[in-house]
Amino acid sequence: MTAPARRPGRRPGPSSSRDDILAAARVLFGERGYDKASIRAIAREAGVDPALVHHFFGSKEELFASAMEFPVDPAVFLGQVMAGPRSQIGERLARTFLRIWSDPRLRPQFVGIFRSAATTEQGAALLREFVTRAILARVAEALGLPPLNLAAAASQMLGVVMLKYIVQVEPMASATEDELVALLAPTLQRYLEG
Amino acid sequence: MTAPARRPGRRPGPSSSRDDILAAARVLFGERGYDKASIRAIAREAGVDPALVHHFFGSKEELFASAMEFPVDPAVFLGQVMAGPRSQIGERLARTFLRIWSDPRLRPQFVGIFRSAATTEQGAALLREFVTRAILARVAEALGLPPLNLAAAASQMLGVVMLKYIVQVEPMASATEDELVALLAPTLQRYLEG
DNA sequence: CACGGAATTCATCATGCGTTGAATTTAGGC
DNA sequence: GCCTAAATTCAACGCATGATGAATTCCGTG
Repeated sequence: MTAPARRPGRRPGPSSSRDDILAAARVLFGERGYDKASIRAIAREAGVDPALVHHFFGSKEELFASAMEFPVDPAVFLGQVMAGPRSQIGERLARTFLRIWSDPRLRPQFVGIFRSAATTEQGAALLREFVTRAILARVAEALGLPPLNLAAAASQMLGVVMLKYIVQVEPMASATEDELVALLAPTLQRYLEG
Repeated sequence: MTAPARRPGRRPGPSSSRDDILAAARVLFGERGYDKASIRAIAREAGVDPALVHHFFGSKEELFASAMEFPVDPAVFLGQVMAGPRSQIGERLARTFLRIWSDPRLRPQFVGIFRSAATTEQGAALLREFVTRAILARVAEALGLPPLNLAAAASQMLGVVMLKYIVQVEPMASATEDELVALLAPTLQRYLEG
């Protein structure tokens, strides 16, 4: 009972292989980062031949791009943060951001993006473009704030997830959402007031 | 005039190869991260045969450990932060931290530690141990603060260097030390007052 | 000046990687 | 029921990597 030893050729019934590969890629890119997550390992995790990955996605870079597409619509995110009194925007930002990261279905993808941003220039460019274009530009305009203040708010949130989910330093790693919101909201509020 | 084509055997005169290798390793680990910084590239940068790296350091992991030893004495760092009125500790923390990161001789090493912490579990463990043991424990005791507050302060600083030196998002990337201190000091001060 | 040890290079190994092209099997439209 | 297109596997290539062991040259001590 070792390997099922499948024969080549199309498998009967409807195929979920493409989605299986994407799911496996999200998990492994998140756990190991771009380089150490090999196509072979992703294929193994998805129960599939490595060549099938290339058949569907062409190259590892394209696989990464497909798997790591931002799992959250920035417009929705910003909508939730903006909806409410300006005097509590810090709290809403902290809560919305932390809640998204705590979703176990989304986290591997975020961790993957984070890791690759810290690792490869191409990953850094991905995050840079996103932060700059989808967040900083829009919000700075909407709130009429110096961009540096927004960057400071972004840095505070990035630092928290780094400590909590990547490096996993206690007591940050096991802090509850409410504890963190209480701590971070005033900081973010100050940055977002100018 | 392509390759000097050195013959094997010891080279005349005093040898700086060991230090050359360490310096090259710091630069390349910092620029490319642990995995993409190959021993061969490090050896090339140091003007040396790859086997010499193994001769001196045994394995890539040991090279990394030797090259990435914390370039700053935590006691000295903490001394500078603590020396002065408690009401300005946030400003001193921000300034000391940013100044260390801005030193071009130290930065590759810090970037390397940061990158590897985000990439490999072994790197994360390195940073986790350091942050926990050398910083959080001592300072929490000295200041009588909840550890979570210190972690929050650490997260703010980590986030700033991530945005400024790793992802390099504008306007954070080209912000001056003074601008950042003015922005961050009140945040840190609040975390460190309990 | 002889000799042991340190420094240095060379050639080589096994491994894992991304990728490619051909072969095989099924699904779906005519 | 064909026949094209899609799905799937197999086998292999070329490359880069970390590591090893032997060979060569120099330094320092006696």
